[in-house]
Amino acid sequence: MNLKQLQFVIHVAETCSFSRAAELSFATQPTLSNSISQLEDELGGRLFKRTTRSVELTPFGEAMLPRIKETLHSRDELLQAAHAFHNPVH
Amino acid sequence: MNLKQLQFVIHVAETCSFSRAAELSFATQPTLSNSISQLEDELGGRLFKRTTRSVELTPFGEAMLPRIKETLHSRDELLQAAHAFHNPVH
DNA sequence: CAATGTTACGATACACGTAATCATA
DNA sequence: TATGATTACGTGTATCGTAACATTG
Repeated sequence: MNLKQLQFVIHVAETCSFSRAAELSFATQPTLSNSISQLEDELGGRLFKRTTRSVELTPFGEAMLPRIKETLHSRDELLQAAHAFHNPVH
Repeated sequence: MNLKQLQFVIHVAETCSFSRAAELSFATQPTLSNSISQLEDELGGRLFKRTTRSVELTPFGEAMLPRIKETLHSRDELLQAAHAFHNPVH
C-alpha cells in the first residue's frame, strides 16, 4: 500500500471512470488499473464494481473511502506543516 | 514522500540510532540513511541532528513527528478497517 | 581509534507505458 | 460495435544492499 494508490482511488471515486481518473493522475489507464488492483488485493476485496460503461464504489469501497481520505489528509497536513515551519507567518 | 520513509523516521526517533532503526525496519543502515535524507530534502530541512555517537530530533523533527505519527496511524486504521470488514465481529 | 552515519556504485526488482485483448451497454 | 477496463510484456528508473569512506566522541 502506498499513498499514490490511495490518491488513485480518490480520483476514480470522484470521476466514476478509470480513464478520467488516469488523466487526473497524470498516468495511463493500465497503470492506474494495475495499481488499484494491487491495492484491492492487499485490502482483501474490490473497491469498485466495474462494467465497461460505469464504475461505482462497492460497499467495501464506500467503507474504505473515508479512511483513505483521512490518510491523504494527514499527509497533506504534514506537508503543509513542513512548509509553514520554514515560512512562518510573521 | 512515502509511508516507508515515515516509518523509518519513527524508528529512528524511538531508538535515537540509525543502525538500530535499520534493524527494526528490516533494512540496512545505508538504505535507511538515504531514505531519510530524501525525505528531509522533500520536507525542506533536517529532521535529525547526527553525530557519530548520538542522533536526536531537531526542532523541525519535533514539529513533524506528531504529523508523521498521525499519518501512519490513519494508514493503520485503514488496514484494520479493511480487515474488520471481511472478518466482522458476530 | 572504535562506533556510527554517509557516499559510491552495481544489481535487482518494480513501476510505468505501449500494444493487444476482453467485456458490455 | 464502440467505449472503456484488463492483460501481456518490454524498458527504464528507483530501490536496495555491499563495500569503501568520513566523522566524531
